[in-house]
Amino acid sequence: MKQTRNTTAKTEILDLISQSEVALSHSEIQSALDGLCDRVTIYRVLNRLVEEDLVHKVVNTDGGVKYASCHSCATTHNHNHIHFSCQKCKSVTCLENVEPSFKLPKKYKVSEVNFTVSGICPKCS
Amino acid sequence: MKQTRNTTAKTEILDLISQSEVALSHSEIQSALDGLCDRVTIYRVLNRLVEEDLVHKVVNTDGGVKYASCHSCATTHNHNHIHFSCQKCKSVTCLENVEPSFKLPKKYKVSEVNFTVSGICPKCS
DNA sequence: CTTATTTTTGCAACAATGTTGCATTAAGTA
DNA sequence: TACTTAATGCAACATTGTTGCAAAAATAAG
Repeated sequence: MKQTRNTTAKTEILDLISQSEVALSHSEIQSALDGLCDRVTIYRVLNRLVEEDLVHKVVNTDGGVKYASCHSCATTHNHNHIHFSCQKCKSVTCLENVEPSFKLPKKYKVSEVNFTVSGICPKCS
Repeated sequence: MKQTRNTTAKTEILDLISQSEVALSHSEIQSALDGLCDRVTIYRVLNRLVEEDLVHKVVNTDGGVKYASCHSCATTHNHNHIHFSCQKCKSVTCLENVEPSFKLPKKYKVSEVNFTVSGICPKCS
């Protein structure tokens, strides 16, 4: 099994995501890092962080991909909460306390879930 | 207000999507049309169809975008049902009868919803 | 501290997906 | 039939993500 190393890029990117209130996209991270590392490295670090369950990947209703770190990332690894995507300020937020409920026909085997709700967030309304 | 026209491309694309059991991606539609029209036209037609509420756009957990027409497209324009994305056969299906329930804090105004569940579909299990 | 090993990085190149401007074509209407 | 305007095709561009490979950096061992 491959082991992972703690590099500057990884630390910086994880810090950025952890300290952000909202989910961050690759390009947002890139401009925040301001040339610290290559574009490709950011992709690779993000993939590693997701694999190691340190952050989770959020796909919003537009198809845009963002990355977020939430409380459950540090504990239960349960990322099946709702994400809210604000149409005004474009922010994506984890609503950790909102657990959606649904019932699928028995024959479906669920392994992953992505629940995104779009609208206007409290700050913008 | 701009009005819309019924062109060959639009008719063909809508037919394709309507007659398909599963949601279709831009590239799937493109190869099905087999050169009937330009790549760009497909993008533009798909956007129009979504605006006119004739089909709906589904974003799966990978960030891939697909288009589907379901019963509710023809009636209530309620696209807030669950979509199931099979990790094996890569198909995306509307589960029209499954209505998820959730409660957001009052301050959030909801206008759109995208619920996608990944796993293994009945055919593949 | 130095060396050895293996992961990460940077760079370049590529692939997929989506957008825009503009001249031409075609749909709907009078 | 002719007119008006939406829709198309083409070319070019933008964004997002991936891959191969040599060079650099991080851990482990001596």
